[in-house]
Amino acid sequence: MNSQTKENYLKSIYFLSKKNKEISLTELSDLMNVSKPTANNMIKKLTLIGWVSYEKYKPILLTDKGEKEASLIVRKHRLSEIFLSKIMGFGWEEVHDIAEDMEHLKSEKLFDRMNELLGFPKVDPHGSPIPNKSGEIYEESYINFSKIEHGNNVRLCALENSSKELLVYLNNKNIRLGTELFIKHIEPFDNSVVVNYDGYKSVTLSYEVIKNFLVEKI
Amino acid sequence: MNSQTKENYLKSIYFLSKKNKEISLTELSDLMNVSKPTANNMIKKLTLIGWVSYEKYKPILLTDKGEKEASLIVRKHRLSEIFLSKIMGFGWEEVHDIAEDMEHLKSEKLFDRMNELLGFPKVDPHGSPIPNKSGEIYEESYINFSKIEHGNNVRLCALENSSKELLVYLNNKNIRLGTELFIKHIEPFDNSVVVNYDGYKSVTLSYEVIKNFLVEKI
DNA sequence: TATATAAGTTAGACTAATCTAACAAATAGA
DNA sequence: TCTATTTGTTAGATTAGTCTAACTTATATA
Ligand SMILES: [Mn+2]
Ligand SMILES: [Mn+2]
Ligand SMILES: [Mn+2]
Ligand SMILES: [Mn+2]
Repeated sequence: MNSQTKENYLKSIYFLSKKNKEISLTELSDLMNVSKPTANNMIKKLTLIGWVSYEKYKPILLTDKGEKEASLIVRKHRLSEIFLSKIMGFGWEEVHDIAEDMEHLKSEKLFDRMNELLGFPKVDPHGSPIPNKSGEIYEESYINFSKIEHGNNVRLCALENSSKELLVYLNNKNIRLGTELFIKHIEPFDNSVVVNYDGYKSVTLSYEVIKNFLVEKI
Repeated sequence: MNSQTKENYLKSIYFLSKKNKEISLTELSDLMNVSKPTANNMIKKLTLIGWVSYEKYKPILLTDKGEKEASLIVRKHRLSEIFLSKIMGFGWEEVHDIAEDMEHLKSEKLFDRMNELLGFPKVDPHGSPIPNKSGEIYEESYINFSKIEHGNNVRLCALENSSKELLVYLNNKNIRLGTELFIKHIEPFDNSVVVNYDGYKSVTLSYEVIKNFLVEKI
């Protein structure tokens, strides 16, 4: 069996390679909070497993096998999150840390059962898609909120890079997935937006916040 | 943080010391399936943590601190089992292996939430008591079925040493916790018993089976 | 193009968890 | 009480995962 440590490296490589096919050792060591020799050493091991391909001084590449394996870990992570949220009543800001641990649980049946109990959910509590058992993932093509012009009505569907701080902020503002926002005004100076939603009128949201909103027009 | 490995040693020591205050290295290495030097080496580390006290060639003793820590792991194990059974629909024969993994999850909140959702259960799916958050455990004083005389009516309340094989056997016989058994006859030759229960008449159960039954008279 | 800086590698060390081989202490039984 | 057997210890090795220090290769820029 592969260790939690290796699974965590694989997941980091997976997310890095979503942004950029080619990954540097430095990026990896930074993300994993380890020294470069440690990352280097680990990459050699992951190459032996067949999860990445690597040659000295060249960039790290995730193999198909590695990608599939990583998706299955992400599947377990996101199923855990939605389970914690829907069945166990945790807030969307609480689930990530717990899921970080649960994703390494080795019982297939446990996650199948979660999936069933949840009615085969498509997304986690932050709107990210849950890969299927084959490791395939279907991304909805949402629009980044910062690309939308004023006068439009949109529905918040997902967040990218959903940090606990952002989630707590949104809780305080009573904004959640599904919330419909009307864009009254966009301030050109700092790209902040003024929106109406639910009972709230003329709420200002900074660019720092809304750049993380993935929405659909309604 | 203490590793899963150390937690598993601690749990083994805890169960061994339930039977016998003093534990030998050989017992421990046997139960853990490791060599004696490995167990010896680990015991030195657990002594440093303060979970056991040990002097060369003397028996291993669990400290109060070790006992408490162990109880809290058992608490997480048993809460997981009853959660898997009651909330997730797993059979009592399926839950142990999954819980063996879940007991090492580090989120306190997760287990508190399980506890709440389950309505503060007293026992796991095999009738074993769940220690409280302080590590205290209240054992019911059930009677071993083999001590009961014929002509009596009893209720199955718990199992000791509930192996998967036994649980599957009981599933096939439709015997579960709460099942009321009437003892028609005890065969002196092999200590097997003939019982009536639910729709079943004159079912023979071997001593191998019934020696694991903890019951109360009704 | 030369060289300063960034990126990556090697070497050597450490802790955790494990093993086998060899030895020592304790104990049981003759 | 003596000795054979069981129990426990030491020594030395291995693999996983990590580090720092020193070095090499690649790259960027003057
Ligand atoms: Mn997450
Ligand atoms: Mn993880
Ligand atoms: Mn169990
Ligand atoms: Mn365990």
